[in-house]
Amino acid sequence: MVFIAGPFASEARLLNKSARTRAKLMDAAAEVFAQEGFEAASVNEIARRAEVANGTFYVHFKDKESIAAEVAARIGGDITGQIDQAMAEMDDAIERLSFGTRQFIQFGTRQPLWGWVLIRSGSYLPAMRRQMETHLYADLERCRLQGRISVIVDAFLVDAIMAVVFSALSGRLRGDIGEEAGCKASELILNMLNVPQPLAHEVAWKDVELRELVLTVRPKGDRRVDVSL
Amino acid sequence: MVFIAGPFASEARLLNKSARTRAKLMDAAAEVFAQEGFEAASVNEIARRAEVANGTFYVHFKDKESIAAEVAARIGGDITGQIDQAMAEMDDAIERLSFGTRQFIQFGTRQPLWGWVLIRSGSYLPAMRRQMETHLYADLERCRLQGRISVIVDAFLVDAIMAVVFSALSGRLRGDIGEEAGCKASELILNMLNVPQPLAHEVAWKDVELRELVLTVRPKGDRRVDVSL
DNA sequence: CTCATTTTTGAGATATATCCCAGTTTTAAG
DNA sequence: CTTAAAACTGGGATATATCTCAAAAATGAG
Repeated sequence: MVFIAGPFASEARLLNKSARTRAKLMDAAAEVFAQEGFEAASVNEIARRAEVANGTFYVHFKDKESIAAEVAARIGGDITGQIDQAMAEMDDAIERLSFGTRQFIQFGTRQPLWGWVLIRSGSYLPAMRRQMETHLYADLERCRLQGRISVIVDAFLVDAIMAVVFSALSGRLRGDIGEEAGCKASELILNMLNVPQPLAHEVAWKDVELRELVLTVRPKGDRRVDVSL
Repeated sequence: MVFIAGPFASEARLLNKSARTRAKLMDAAAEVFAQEGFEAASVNEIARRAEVANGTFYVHFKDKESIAAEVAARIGGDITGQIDQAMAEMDDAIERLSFGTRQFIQFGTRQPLWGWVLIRSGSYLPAMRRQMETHLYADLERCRLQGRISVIVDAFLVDAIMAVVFSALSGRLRGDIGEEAGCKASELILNMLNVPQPLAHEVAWKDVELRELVLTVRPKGDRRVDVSL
């Protein structure tokens, strides 16, 4: 059986053994959470997939919650950070909103493992959600300051938008909808904000170049080990 | 400890013992699913709450899935049926949409037990979801036929609207938002459909009389027993 | 009241989970 | 190579779950 390294393990390839095992466990955990959901996942199963003994898990993590929190925090922070960076040059709030939505949905689609983690553990990992909400909130505020939208920006609106985004990603992952999911979701959201229809349509379907986001997570206390190849 | 009868048990009050026990189990199951989620719920816990022995559960249901499916089907069918009935006289598709949304959110709020069941088991009980989607789809089609909306009515749109409705109900149950949740959600949805803003606002916030929906579920093979009071 | 039928009971066989820890293996510094 | 520290192992104590079944209790027709 060939062991195909997941994102965390790939990242940790050159680190010391402890970090590599830790990373393998995090990959395995993400996989199990994605496939079986957070509640049904068991520490045993995570260890089995990581190909380490049962007890090894507890050397690295206190329990299921703690590994989940760590996986989630890394993913959430990394994605939103990267999307934010990809939009560094963008000033138009409406475009930012649309781009962020499409970029996020594309990420979850291209990396279905993470996509499922995002969806299936949404309610169990509030930390990750909050991270994304914060970024969304910032862009909505920007819209308001630029005088582009008239609706009230509050937690209710943020929740509703997130719900639409997740619903689109979910449909995409289930295969119910194709490439256009991002554009459609984006248009619905702009409509929701009362952006004039023609503009909403134009921005949502505009031909933008989405980046191929890659997780750049690194194990805690990243003391990289010297390696001469 | 006073045993407060849940919706199913109340309904089955006058039936034979078997039906009453069955109903108690269904109430308990709904409660546990609502509080702990479907996956974390255990048959033991359900039996404990129903105040019957562990083994009694298996006299009435094959397993957790089967009781869940039954609870879900009854609730879903009953609610959508009742909302549909409450709208029997309404012809305007936009108003139907708004009313249905508000009525649904109010139901889930007034009967938090069912509200949580609806939210927490959404992904595990596709039967219930499909029931609601069908009704929503019908009203959207009506909108289109009446020439009131221009957006494309497809599964994607239905999913997005459902997501907003659930997000609103969830916020309401968590206490993050008050009475206005229904109106706000309704307005956002009409915006999403590109209903002219003034109309969307007017319809969504219109002072309508929402019915106090009550579940009228009945145990299978409802052979009511004669009782002289 | 009697007694066959219906319904419930709860201990127990089996399975799987969590978490611990004494012992073994691996690592890498000297 | 040697050796102490670091990392890993896997069996086991404990807990809890599912589902079964022989026995007990409740029901209600005659």
